[in-house]
Amino acid sequence: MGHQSVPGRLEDGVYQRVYRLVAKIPSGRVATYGQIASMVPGCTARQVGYALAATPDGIDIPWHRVINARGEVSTRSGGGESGQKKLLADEGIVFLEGRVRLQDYGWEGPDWRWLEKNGYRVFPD
DNA sequence: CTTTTGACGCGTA
DNA sequence: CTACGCGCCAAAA
Repeated sequence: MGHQSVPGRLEDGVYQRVYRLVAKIPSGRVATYGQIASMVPGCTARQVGYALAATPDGIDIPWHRVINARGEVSTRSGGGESGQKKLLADEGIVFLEGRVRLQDYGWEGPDWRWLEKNGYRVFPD
């Protein structure tokens, strides 16, 4: 049964890990690229952005709930940032001066038990 | 195998 | 506030 995590040879790859984690961000909350990266082994903030940029059309993940560390929507998001802001505002997220207050809307992340069970990093070393 | 391509983060000036 | 540099690295071609 090789279901243990194998560094360097993950069955799904880093991008798939990112997608699964992003899929758990609840409506009305946001996560930052760096935050997601801190939970995915071998991943950096940039990789998260690249992963989302490479998201195949048709897969249903809340990509719009991932923003940068300053609480702003990235300018190169597909289709324009206004669309992403609209999606977030539709979930009740308030923008002040074009920013989201992470202290109010930042996601705390999944339960550590879920992280451990699915091979993510529980602590950011 | 090599090269290109990027939704970032953070320190510094 | 702006501007710049550099670290970081998987995936696709």
